[in-house]
Amino acid sequence: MTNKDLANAIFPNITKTIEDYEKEYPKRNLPDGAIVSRFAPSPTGFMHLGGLFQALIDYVIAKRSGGVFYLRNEDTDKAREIDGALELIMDTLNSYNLTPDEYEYNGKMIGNYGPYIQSERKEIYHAFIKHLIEIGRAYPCFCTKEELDLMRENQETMKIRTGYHGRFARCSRLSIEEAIEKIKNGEKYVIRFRSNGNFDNKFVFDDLRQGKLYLNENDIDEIIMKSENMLPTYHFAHVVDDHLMRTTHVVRGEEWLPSAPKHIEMFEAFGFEAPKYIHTPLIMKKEGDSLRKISKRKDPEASMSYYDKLGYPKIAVIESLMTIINSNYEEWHQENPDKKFTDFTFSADKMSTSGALYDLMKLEDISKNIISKMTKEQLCEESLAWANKHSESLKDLILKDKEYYKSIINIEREKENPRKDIAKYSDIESLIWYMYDDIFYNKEKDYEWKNVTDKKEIKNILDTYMEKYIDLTDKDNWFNNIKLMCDELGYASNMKEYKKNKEAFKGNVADVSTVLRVALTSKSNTPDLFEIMSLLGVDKIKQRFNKIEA
RNA sequence: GGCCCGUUGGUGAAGUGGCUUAACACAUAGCCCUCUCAAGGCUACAUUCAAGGGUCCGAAUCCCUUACGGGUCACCA
Repeated sequence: MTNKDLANAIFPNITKTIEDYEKEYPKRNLPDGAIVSRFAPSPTGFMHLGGLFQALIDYVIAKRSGGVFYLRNEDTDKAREIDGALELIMDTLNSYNLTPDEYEYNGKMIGNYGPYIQSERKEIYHAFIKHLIEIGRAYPCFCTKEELDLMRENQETMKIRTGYHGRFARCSRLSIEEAIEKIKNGEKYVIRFRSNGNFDNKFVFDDLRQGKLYLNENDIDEIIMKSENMLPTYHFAHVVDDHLMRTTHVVRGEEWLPSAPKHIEMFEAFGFEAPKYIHTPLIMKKEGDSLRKISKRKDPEASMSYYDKLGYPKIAVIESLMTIINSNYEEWHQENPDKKFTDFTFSADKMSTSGALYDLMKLEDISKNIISKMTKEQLCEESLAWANKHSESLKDLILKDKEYYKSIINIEREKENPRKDIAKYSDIESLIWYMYDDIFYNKEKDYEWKNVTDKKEIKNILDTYMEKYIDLTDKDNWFNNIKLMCDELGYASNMKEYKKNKEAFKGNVADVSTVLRVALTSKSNTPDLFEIMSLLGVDKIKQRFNKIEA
């Protein structure tokens, strides 16, 4: 009996060889230096910030080099799979403009290197496993969960490195006859890789981000195929898929670094060249004094839906991530304001070495800048698109009178130094509600009076203003009139004079303007008062002023 | 516990033996501008690069030790 008999006993129906697959998925015909990268999430129902972070790197390096970026659905863990997860991933990538060149979705396959869904690649994996068995580099293992647990406990008490290696790899010593016999008897088994490595030997692993690393060789006989559904484990699928899909660069989280020696050994067992690796830092979260990996369960901001709900422009999220990826991105972007983030030359070795804290304040800042540079048309469309999904009330507001909405958001916009008070679309409503009479009169609100609080004086200012000084012809006239009123009522119309001699006045032009502002909007902080007044018009202004009771 | 990685201000970080009396950006504080706010302008914010030792004319940068933080050790990815 030979290994071939064993292989045939396990995979009697697999006839294709790995050479067949080599021919079926030939080397990609791409220019020199073109990078083939992939985003390979498992469909667990979340789109994690860390996932987008990696997808972004994948996208940037592939696009920049004229290569290919593809999406592979790693659905080998059927227990954790969630319906609609792939849809969420596709939607997220699309909405962030990171659409893959190749993918499989909704029964549609784009690209020549598929299937791009691992559960549909079972036969391929089986052919590769069969080959490994034939050459003696894989074997069935019949150890039960209980036996394995016991083994680990023993190893721990003996203070020996845990795992299925060396003399602990019992099933590796089973004869072919015994193994075939057990299989015929219907015993459950997994397939393990037969490692030839020596843990005491170091080898050089060249990570594009961390540089040369001296890692111990792998000596663990890793499980490469699970018993239940004969699907491969990550470690094996990674090797087969990234080879067959001709991936040149694997971008993955740092948590994979410890298992890299396994992958390297498997690539060698097949005689394949391993791809280049970029192990990215994890995105961290501060909790009290300690740091931890950002977690989708504990941290709402770990999930991309958080940014959706709040309504940050997608490009703001992208840019905030770019600044973490390469901190010189910001500088570059300032110098090249018209270039796209895909034009940026990413360098893996410049990526931060430790886990980065994702800074929401930074996102706010980036986002404010981006929104401030939008035209009113753009902001209107973007905010409406957001409101359609996330805010009934804002949607109603916009649709009621689009032109009016545009003129509100256009206050101090489309100019050299535009107003920067909107960080996200969900901010908008709370910034503009007072521009709508129906909301203004129905809302519970506090008038935020400042220096002038005496109701009689307030009334006096408002009445005088309405009687003699209301003038919306242009900004200069408008303000001159307010100054004239100040003079009449004993307020300083000139701030410098006021500061010189405060006692001589009841207050100053700022106090008077504030009275007008608060009476009109109930808020003490608003954008340009003249523009607000102009939009509302004399009638509405008077109406609101008259509502103020002495 | 074994193995691996890391440690520069509140945050992201630049920095790879002399140009560093440690860039830039965010945050924070103050001032200026100003009808309020947002913005903008200016200023402040690490005498020091986790600690200690060493190499060197010279160290954040190289070496060693210690401390601390993170990752990983599943029929999860």
